[in-house]
Amino acid sequence: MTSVQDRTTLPDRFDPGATERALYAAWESAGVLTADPAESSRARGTRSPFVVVIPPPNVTAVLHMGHGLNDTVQDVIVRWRRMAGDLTLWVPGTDHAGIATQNVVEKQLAAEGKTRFDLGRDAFVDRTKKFVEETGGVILQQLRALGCSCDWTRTAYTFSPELSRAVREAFVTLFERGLIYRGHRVIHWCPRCLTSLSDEEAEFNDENGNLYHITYPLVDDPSRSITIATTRPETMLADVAVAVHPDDDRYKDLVGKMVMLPVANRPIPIIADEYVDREFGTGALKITPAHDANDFEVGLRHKLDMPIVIDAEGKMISGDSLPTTQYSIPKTLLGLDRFEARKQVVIQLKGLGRLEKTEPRSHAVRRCYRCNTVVEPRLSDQWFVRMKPLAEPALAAVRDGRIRVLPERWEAVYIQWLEGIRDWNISRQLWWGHRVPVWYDGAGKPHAFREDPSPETIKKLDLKYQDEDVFDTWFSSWLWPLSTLGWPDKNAADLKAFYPTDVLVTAPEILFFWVARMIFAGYQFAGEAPFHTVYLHGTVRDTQHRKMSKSLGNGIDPLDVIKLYGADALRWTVVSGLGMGTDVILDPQDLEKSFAPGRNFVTKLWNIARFLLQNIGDRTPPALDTIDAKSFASADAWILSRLDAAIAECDAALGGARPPNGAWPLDERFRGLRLDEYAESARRFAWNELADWYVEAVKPRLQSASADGDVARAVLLHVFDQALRLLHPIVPFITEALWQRLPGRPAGAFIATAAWPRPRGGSVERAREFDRLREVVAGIRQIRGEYNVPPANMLNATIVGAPDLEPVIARERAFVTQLARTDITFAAAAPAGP
RNA sequence: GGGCGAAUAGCUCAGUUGGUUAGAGCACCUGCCUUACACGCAGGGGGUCGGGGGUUCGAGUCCCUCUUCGCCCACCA
Repeated sequence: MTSVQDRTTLPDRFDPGATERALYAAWESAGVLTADPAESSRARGTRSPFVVVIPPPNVTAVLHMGHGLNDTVQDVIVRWRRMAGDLTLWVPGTDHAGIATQNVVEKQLAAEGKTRFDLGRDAFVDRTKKFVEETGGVILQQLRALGCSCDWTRTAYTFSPELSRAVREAFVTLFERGLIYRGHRVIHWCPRCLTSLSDEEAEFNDENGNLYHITYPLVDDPSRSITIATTRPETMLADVAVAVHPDDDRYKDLVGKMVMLPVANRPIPIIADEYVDREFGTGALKITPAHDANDFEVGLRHKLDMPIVIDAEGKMISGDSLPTTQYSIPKTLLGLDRFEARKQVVIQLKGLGRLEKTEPRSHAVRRCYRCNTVVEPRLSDQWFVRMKPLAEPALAAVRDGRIRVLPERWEAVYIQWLEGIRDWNISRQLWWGHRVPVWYDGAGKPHAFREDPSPETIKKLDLKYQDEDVFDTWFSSWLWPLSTLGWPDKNAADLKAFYPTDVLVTAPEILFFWVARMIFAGYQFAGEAPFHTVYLHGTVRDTQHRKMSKSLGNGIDPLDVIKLYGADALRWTVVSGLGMGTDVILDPQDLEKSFAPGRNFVTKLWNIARFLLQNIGDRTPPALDTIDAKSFASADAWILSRLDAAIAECDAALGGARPPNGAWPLDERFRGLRLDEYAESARRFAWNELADWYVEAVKPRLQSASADGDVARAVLLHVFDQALRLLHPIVPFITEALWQRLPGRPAGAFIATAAWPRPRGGSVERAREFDRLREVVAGIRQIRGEYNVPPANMLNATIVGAPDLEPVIARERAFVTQLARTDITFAAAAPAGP
């Protein structure tokens, strides 16, 4: 009787659920996933470091297919480099995700009928911290199920004491360098999150609205009026002027005159400003400095009042914080939501006969990227980073190839954005996040501190209070490659050994949010780019090409897939379908369709191994290198040459791991990391060449205990071992499970750290011979297929006119018989026949 | 409004610098439970390479134009 443990037998099927977890634990406990900084060639060691930092998922996130894609890609690259001999490190971690996490906790509070203000700042932060400690980081556990070979000893968190120190250091350094300033201006404000947002966080959407044409009568002569056009009539209550273009002949005589603002009933001047577009609407523009970023600029130029009529929650207000009481708004509008106020203002304008026309119009509306609320332009004081000086080296680095962005077209997008970059609003009116380390003195002057000021300092500088705001989440994640490696401690072992990192893998959506800013930070704080390659992959979509999302209910849970098909199947599907920059299309309604190919391939590998173990079992054949090439059969030479070709193809598809001499030469710049091509080359070798031809061809020889049988066993073992290695980065579990059962493996060895295959060279002549045999076999099979000739070994095929094949087939008749399922004889060649 | 990209087999995509009968996976059709594998094996059908025009001995590949999608950016209210 045989048991499962028997070396010569395997169960019928690979059971991922029963093996994946144990394999992962074995890697982890054997230290396969960790990297010792002392071994780095940048420290005392000799090994080239290869480092990837994970795009930190939100600490409250659970794994979705987007992560499945992103992290599989990283793991493939990391495992490839680990096998290639690099000192490989993949740093995992999570992001405290200020606004997103705060929203989650606020929702919980809302369910209890409370707001964060009921708790107060400290209690709210405590509660959030507790929530994160209790439920956060689930995703890190899930990444293990995916097979991600992260170094968990280095798990980082953007809100940890260490990383918080980095955030503070970065802010104070920029403050000292004059790259940070406090600005009073109109910013994007989310009335639901009650915080400001950066330009990137306020996303554009084209939406249908109305363009209202409103007539403002002249104070001098109410029979005359000027017509303005606006999509937001409710803001007219804060109008302080009407602007026309200085060269607009239609309005030249009106400049300087006063018009009476309807509804509000107060006079405002007509001014001239170059900003106005004569072609748009009526060529006359209402100016509302506190509620429109452009009007704010006009207001500054003309020294206009900047009354506010919409409060933080988007409700109409009056009086307070306004320069004079003249800006009070009608009682009927007080306290109304801005959209309701719009309706009411329109009704009132109609009643006054001041609404000339309403024109349906699609226009860009900005919405909060976290809660989708329409963003309100709001006049306020915020902290800004001057971006132009930071962007310059980042722009140069991409232009001269020190950093490449894949796929190529994103490089142009990157350059375009950097060329027109605007200052970054980094302060948020939230509670969950790094508090701005600024204290204001009695004169209102800000002082920035690396450490909280001592009582003596407070006294000396007459500090009154700390800034209430926290930083934009991205103000901590932009430091990620630095902070996770120990910066600002310039002597940190990891920083010396592993910075700069190598490849950054992420989605194009956060190219500006995160990737570009990390490059800024790299140059600003370390004088060096944080990585040399940015790999931007596509998006996971359903069959209708819609993004997978919770709200659409078209998502696929990666854990379901892992349970049903195994992690390898998931990884295979994702990688093999991943053209450079193309989206991955999956069918949430039909997991079988999407993931069966991966599972089937895994099963194929399993079955090759079953065959191999049955035929080799415990008898370890001689090492391939000890075999004289002369004793190879043509099939041996052929599969060895195909292996060399497959290795070369995989290497070519993967490309160079790092830029030679610090910058990517043009001919290499956009090559490499073609993971789908790599996957296909490795698959073709294992399945279409090794399994379909070699395994079949070698069957008769394995029956014998002769020397030739040993040659066959040695070659079979070698090429399967190499195939497993080529495939390991993509399907780590099955390859590790099988590789460990191969005869002759030393105890404690892992394919995860086994050497990446290299071409060995060999006789091409003998390989060609086998190609001739394959042609013959293919010919016979074709005829059999077309004429439906039943399979039978007694069938006799006669080959005419190929005398050069005769000796080959005579020698390797067993192959041909096996492969073609027929016997072969030769007829005399017809003389000079076509 | 500015910039970029894509349209190739029913579906998802490859097709490097223009060069012999345009490829892969899935799907489909026909045989086959051949002692590793039916999650498999063998064979097969299927494309006017979005439309039109041009350059060339030769174009899926270069140029122009039209159509349709997609992406990024943007202060026309």
